[in-house]
Amino acid sequence: MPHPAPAPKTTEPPLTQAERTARAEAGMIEAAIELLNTVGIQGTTLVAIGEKAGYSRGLVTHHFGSKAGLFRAVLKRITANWTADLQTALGDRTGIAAISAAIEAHLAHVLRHPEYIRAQNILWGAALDPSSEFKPNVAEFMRIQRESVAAWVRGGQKTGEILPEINPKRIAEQYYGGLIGINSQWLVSPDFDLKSAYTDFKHNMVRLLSAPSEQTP
Amino acid sequence: MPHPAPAPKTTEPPLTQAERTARAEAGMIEAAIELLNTVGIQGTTLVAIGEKAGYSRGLVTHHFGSKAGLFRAVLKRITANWTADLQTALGDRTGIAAISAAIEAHLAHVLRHPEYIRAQNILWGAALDPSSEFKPNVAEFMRIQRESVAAWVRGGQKTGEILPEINPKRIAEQYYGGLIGINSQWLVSPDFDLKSAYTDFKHNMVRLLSAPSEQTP
DNA sequence: ATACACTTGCTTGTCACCAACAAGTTTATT
DNA sequence: AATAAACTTGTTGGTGACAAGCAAGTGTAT
Repeated sequence: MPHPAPAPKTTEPPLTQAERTARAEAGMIEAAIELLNTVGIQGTTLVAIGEKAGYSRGLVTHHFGSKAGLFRAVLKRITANWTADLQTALGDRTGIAAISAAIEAHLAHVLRHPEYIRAQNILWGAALDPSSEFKPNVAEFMRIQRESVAAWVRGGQKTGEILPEINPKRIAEQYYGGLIGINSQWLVSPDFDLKSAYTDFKHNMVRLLSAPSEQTP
Repeated sequence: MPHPAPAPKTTEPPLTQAERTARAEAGMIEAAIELLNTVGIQGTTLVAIGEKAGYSRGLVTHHFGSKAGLFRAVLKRITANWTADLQTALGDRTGIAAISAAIEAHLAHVLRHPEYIRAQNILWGAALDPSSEFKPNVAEFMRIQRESVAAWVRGGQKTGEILPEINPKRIAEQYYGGLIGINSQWLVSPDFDLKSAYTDFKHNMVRLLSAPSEQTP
């Protein structure tokens, strides 16, 4: 460059180190999610991430240690996003009302951020791999989600709307499994009727919790 | 070779071409399943498959066109195995009895061939990838499975044990999603109580189908 | 029956691409 | 100005796909 651009006034003041880091990491996470949705886990290369985020291919390794480290961060971000949405939708409800609201909120979340859900499931699929480096993160996330559901069930049992012989842990497994299964089917079959499946799931869940148990222990 | 081995009597007679092909393909599929369970999709390289099956690294491409082609064949084999098991367990049952028996059979199948289920789910996870070459196969497999379930429901409606206002297609989605979700949780959490989850799922499914619907259309 | 032509199974050489590491350059902080 | 941090670039070992070649099986005409 012959003559250095004379203090470009349109540009912002220099960023602090922390701001640079935050911006870079957020940019790379965003780029990774976009790439996972368009070219898949194979196409999500370090070069591609760097290009899309506006950096070099080496920055992912520098900030996240490895590609798996970046994916861990992606899952963390997606989880945080969903947790916030859920909290907003839930208020202080518990029992059947909480479960019902949570299912509705999840459908809304999926329709609002399908790219998040797709990325999340692609990474969950990769986590099944025996050599996966973030399987523990996925297991832990699921455990926490189930714990929330179990707490709602216990809340409903406290008020009496849910029978005491129902096992909260078991319900949580069925609840969470149902959501995973519905989304899995939707993700591979473009014509899957997601809304109907969610609605049905909600009705069934409510019925199982509110109808008298037929078990005779 | 100086003098050609004089009709080695201990060795089997020379294989026909078709036998060689069948043996090689079966060997590579078996090797792939084993590798998927031990070193994951990353570690399942063409070199590793060749070594474990007793061939060279080039044979996979020759027989299956690509690595994805081999994985397609793996899914096909796993599916055939499960279909046979299901048929045996099912007999000519239909309606609620069929669904109940199918869930039990699936649990037995999972416990009997966990390596098949793990491989299947690993590949399903990979199929979520937008660039996946066997996503259509997975979608088709799921569609067929759902169709079976829907047929059982219609069978139950014919005999009157299942109410006519129940939508067989919706039930099939819930049924199949439930199984997928339970297995997904089990695969990432070693301490997941698979048997209890299946038992609960079966009870819930039976209850949803046999209890009078509360919907007022 | 047997020798020759043909087909098919299988291996090895090669290439482009990728993740990880290390060393170097640029930008903020003190 | 000196140091530390963000960021880039060179390099290396490993991977999937393709192509060319070798070896084993199969068909047929005499």
